[in-house]
Amino acid sequence: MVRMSAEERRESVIRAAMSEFARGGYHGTSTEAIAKRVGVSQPYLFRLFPGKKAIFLAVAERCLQEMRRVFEESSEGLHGEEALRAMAEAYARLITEQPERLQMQLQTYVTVAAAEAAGDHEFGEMVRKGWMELWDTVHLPLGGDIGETTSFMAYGMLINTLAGMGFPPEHRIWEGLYLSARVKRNPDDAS
Amino acid sequence: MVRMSAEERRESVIRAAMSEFARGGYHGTSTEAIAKRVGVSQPYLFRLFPGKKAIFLAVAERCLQEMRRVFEESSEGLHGEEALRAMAEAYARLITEQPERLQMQLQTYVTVAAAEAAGDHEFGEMVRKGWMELWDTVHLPLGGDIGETTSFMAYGMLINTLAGMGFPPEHRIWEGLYLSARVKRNPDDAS
DNA sequence: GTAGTTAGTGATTGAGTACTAACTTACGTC
DNA sequence: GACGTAAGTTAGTACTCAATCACTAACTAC
Repeated sequence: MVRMSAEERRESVIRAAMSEFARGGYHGTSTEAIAKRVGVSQPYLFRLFPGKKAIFLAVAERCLQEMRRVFEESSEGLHGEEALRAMAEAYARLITEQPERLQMQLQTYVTVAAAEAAGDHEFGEMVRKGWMELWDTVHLPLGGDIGETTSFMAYGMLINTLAGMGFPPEHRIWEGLYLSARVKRNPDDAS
Repeated sequence: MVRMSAEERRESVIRAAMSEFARGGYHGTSTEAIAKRVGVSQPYLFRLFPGKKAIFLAVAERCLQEMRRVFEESSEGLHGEEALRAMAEAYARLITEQPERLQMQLQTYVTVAAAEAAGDHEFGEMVRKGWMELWDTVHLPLGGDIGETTSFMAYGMLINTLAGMGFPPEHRIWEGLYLSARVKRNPDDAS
């Protein structure tokens, strides 16, 4: 048994919960599964967090923050075309290296609606705020071009979905995205 | 008590389950909730379907089929720019009129990954096949332009996500999409 | 009208789940 | 080295949920 400070434990709970929630979503993940992955007893989670919902919220928030940080760091000092390419590459790397982060993103979006319908707007506000920050983080290095930013986010969402559905990288469905990347890098190729 | 043929009942179960699964996802929806909405006893669902999973599968399949039909019918006889506009409008109408269909789509994508991870590839194959059909259905009237089709799907996914997160229609996040629609309709405006 | 079939229900079961309460073990500190 | 505190556990509760079983009510064909 390795003892940790409550803060450190909370941290590892968030990481473990991210993996679990990414796979099973909110309702498909038991607190026991999270506890097992952390290596701690299940009731102890309720000392670290007030409830299951709070864990999910913490994970969702963390996920958005880190996604933002990826875009921020990858585009640092770059502008326009170069920033776009750098962010796209960073995103692609993130997806291939940590696919669960991608799944967690989808889970977050899906869970928001249920929460809103159930009258819980706290979760929705947090996610929308996080998304706006993400949007602005991308918006700035792209020179404030709204169309470009929207398009970047749109392709990102398509990638999320296709990857989530389990299309293998060599599937023809990806062709249009590779194509668009090429076009983006060399606009003269566009017809 | 209104008696129906098993086939008719299955049909109303699918419709009811679509609403329920759209809100709660697979694990967040109880068979009792579905049965209540249908107006039938919970155990009877298991006469009509072999299990809960089968109901979800039927709903997901139906959802993809109907989405495909919307694109097919709206673009009938049209090509290129006109077809794109018609499909976009049909999609927008669908979303505002039946938001649950949109949510169900997201739920489907999210659930696939869990099924795949659990070793159940039947669901994944069905969804990927359905998506490919959807893709081809859009691809054809767009003149076989891969980039255009991919872009269309990407914006669709972004719309799904933003709507799912509960951004109100007047929120500035939508601006880029309205903009892109304008550009698409009148390419000369694009810089 | 009665025999066979199909639609549908009530009661139940067994597994799982979020969360609580009471207890125990390790750590720092004076 | 005792004492207070913070980390962590074991046992248990109240509840939900998918699925089964045995049964009843309605339609249909003869």
